[in-house]
Amino acid sequence: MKFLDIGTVAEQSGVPPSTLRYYEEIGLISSLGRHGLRRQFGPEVLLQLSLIALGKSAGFSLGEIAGMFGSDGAPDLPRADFHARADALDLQIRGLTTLRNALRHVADCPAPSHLECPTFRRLIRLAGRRSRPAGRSGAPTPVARDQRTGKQG
Amino acid sequence: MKFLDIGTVAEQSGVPPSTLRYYEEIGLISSLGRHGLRRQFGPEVLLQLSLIALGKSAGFSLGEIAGMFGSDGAPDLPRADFHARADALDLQIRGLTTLRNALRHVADCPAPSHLECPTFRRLIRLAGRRSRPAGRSGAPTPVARDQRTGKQG
DNA sequence: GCTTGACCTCAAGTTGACTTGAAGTCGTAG
DNA sequence: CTACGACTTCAAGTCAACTTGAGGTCAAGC
Repeated sequence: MKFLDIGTVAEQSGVPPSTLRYYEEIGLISSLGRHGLRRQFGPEVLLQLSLIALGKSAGFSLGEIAGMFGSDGAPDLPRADFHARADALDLQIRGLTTLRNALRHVADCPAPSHLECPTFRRLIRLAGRRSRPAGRSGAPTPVARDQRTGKQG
Repeated sequence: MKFLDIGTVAEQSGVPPSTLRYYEEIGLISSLGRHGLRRQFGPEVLLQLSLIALGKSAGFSLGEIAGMFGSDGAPDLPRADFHARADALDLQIRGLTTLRNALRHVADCPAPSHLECPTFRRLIRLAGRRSRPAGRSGAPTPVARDQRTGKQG
């Protein structure tokens, strides 16, 4: 029996069962059956969950992720869209790299306010040009919160 | 008069006035005075807004951004924290790079479902290991939505 | 000097992504 | 064969980050 119980999936992926149910509800993943009441998933779900985590950290909404990597694994989108998203991602990566550099800079720079530091200003100003990927609502990487704090009703 | 009217800031930054008011309310930026009723901002606010956009695209919450680059520009955090965040950002950047590669791959790969493609699987599997930076609730980069769609009540 | 447009305040509404709670159902250990 | 724990459903709640709406104010243009 190569099916994974929802509890197993939760444990192995770090994604709580409530979230797995929610993902199934919105069509992001799908279960293959039940054992009693319990959902059983195929092993590929773990890969999908990695993908979802990655997509979320890139700022994609669950809807966008579903469009790109629907529960059946077949893309809904024209190929050109993938290239466009990859390009957007490239910009975002550049922005994050700048931010990382800026962060390292402020960690070491003695200026009292980094807004006054010319080096810092230059860093940010250069990055200002275009870097919004996609997505909507809250904080980008909601992921880790209870995953690691063990909170899970 | 080198002060910028809220409307000017909105126009130059792409951030709607309602959002600017909100940011001021939560202490992320601050206005220097009023002209009549209208908030006037110093020119540095544009830099701060770039920084905020960058931080959001990295998945930081507004609260975290405020902690790192408070409205006065002076950091609340110990320097070590900045290094830690920079390190987390490095991981996130690696994840996004993987995702970008995966996206480019699926754009060109003939396999009907990318979950079946060994190249794709390898890409994602390698990335699965650790890449959650910080933050909490919703979607990672809520940024771009109305910024560019011109929706602004 | 009145109109107008863009701002103002404040409260309430929205959206996405989940979580929580109540009440119920199974499969397994004892 | 009864308990128990981990799941089940469904509705409602939460949280961040904004947006919207109602009702008001001001400075500039005609």
